[in-house]
Amino acid sequence: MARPGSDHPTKLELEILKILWDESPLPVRDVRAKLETEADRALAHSSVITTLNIMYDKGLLRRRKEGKSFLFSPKVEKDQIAGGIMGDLLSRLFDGSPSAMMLNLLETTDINSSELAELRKLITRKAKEQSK
Amino acid sequence: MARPGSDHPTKLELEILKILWDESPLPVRDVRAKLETEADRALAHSSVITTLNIMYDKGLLRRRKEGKSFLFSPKVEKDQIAGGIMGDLLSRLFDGSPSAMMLNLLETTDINSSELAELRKLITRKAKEQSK
DNA sequence: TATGATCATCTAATTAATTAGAAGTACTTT
DNA sequence: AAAGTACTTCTAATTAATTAGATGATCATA
Repeated sequence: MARPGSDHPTKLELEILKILWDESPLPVRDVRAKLETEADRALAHSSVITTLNIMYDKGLLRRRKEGKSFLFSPKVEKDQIAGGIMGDLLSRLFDGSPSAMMLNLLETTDINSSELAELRKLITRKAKEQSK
Repeated sequence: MARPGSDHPTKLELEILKILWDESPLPVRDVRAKLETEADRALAHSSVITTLNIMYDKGLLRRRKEGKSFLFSPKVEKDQIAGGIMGDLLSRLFDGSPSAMMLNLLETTDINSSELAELRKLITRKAKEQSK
């Protein structure tokens, strides 16, 4: 036996998803260009195609032929992917305790007072939703 | 070029770190046993040693010879590792916005009202610390 | 029509991560 | 002393992830 495939998008896949969540559909060359400018990752054209097709096979992307080239779009929602990764981390790193996770976030990152206020609002709203 | 090594502990490494954060130092056979019972991962003895030594080489673990066997302990703090992973995710997935991350956490996970109260307390405390 | 530009597919190389067998050393027990 | 036990180190195999070259098809244009 050896390593099992990841349940979640890999680093490069996530980079590509971010690009496509931001704007899609896009042809390969545009994905390639954005990988270079936005993710500082200069790949060969064929490398990008290969990865995009792997992602298509995995069901992460949608593909549509437009003229002679393909256009790619995400097939998965950002929130869904993020939730999956967060949930995984939550269980694997924080024993499933959201507040432990949150505490780590507060301790580790620089966070200004307006962000804090924002967070408090989120929690208040959530608490109200629950009490219904 | 090919894939660069991960900046963070890998899945198996994290599993092992969790075991050692919980109790250490431990000899290889105990780590092996706990991997099986706690992480549902039945590995050969030599596989565990190999991984432990790789982690030692990476500076993740401490090693001490006790009689004829090695005892392993974490060399890194859980909060530090968790923070690194969280920070990475924060930038790669939520554009560096803690509240976006938090929102996802709230939306995605089941979280009861006492956890919510806990969270609010954390934020209030943090806000106070900052205003100093 | 020949040339070049643009895409895709096929194939394969590299590295990290994971897994484990084989062999060697040392200590214990019969 | 022989055999077994408990370790380690060495070596290597497998798979996912990443990267890219070579080849071939298609279409526009000189």
